[in-house]
Amino acid sequence: MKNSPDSPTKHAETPSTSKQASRQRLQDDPCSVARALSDVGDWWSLLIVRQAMYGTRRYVDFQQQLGIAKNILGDRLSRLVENEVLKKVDVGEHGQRFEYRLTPKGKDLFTVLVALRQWGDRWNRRDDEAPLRMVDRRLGQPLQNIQVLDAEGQPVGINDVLSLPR
Amino acid sequence: MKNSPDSPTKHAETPSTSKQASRQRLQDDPCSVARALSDVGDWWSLLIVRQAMYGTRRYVDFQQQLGIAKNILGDRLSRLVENEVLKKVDVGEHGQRFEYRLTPKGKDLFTVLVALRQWGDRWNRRDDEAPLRMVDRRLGQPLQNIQVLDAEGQPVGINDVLSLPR
DNA sequence: GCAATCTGGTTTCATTTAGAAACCTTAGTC
DNA sequence: GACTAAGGTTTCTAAATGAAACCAGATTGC
Repeated sequence: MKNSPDSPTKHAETPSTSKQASRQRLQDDPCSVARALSDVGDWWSLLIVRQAMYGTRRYVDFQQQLGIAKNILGDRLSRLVENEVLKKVDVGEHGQRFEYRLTPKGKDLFTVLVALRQWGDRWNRRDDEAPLRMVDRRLGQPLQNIQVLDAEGQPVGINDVLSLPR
Repeated sequence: MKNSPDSPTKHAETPSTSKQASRQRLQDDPCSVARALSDVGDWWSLLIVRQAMYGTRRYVDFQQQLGIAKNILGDRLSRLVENEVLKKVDVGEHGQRFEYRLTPKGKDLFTVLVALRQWGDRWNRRDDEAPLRMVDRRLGQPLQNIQVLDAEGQPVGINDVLSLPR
């Protein structure tokens, strides 16, 4: 309850300079992890990409399958298009029809999503759920666990790497 | 679920039932990707984990290195502890000293972070930046690109897998 | 012994964002 | 020409974020 005797001003002398959101600040971060997160680092974006990988392409389908508010979905889709993770394709024949399809950049998130899924399966498994559901088309068998490998193909963990400071 | 077309009230007859945030709803999602995101799916959590992998352990260091507001940092750290990604260790000898260290679950996010970093390096590269900085300790050479492999070790892409619906 | 300092927070308040529902627009369909 | 569907935008409220102020326990400095 002590009020310091000097500063009478409440706070915030410079309310500007904050640009916009974390996204903006991450966008120019020197670390590529931060920049990756500025593309897909919020609650919904990766879920939209996951859904796209399952084959979802249309606005209404994303909306219903994810249970996301329409305005937020619109915002996320346009940001993903802007960041070239999705592309918006006009397939209008009868009625207004657009499809949001994964770009190569978006498809390349496959690795990230599989890594995240496997991590979730390892550590947040739920007993009422089968642990794996993704199988490859050729063999019909579960995928291998994703690993980080060194130049010779040996698996490495967090303690085996040096992050050379720039 | 659907509101019958008569109700003339503006909106929100039941302002409750929304629990809290997306986190809460994702927590019980049947998809492990969603549950993984409920642990580390916001703007800051993965950056905190990344920083922890670089060796950061103390509150003030996280705060300064990430430029995160202290209240947000406190919230994220306690949530990460709650989700068993970090553990809070009292190392108090002189003064108040705590360390936030990665748990095995947290260390296992290494794969996800490397996947994300490599994706960022591939698609959001900045010209003023060396493309890779992580080398393994044993060979001193860059790591391999992370791949998704089938049971026989062949790389598979998004179009080569079937996601068996549960 | 007492003020200054360091660490690790919590509180307060203004700004942003998310979310729900209503509304709008274009284009078929009946 | 009314109705429906897709694909949004607008409006409004609730919640999260962020900056700075404040606080408390222990330690050093004197």
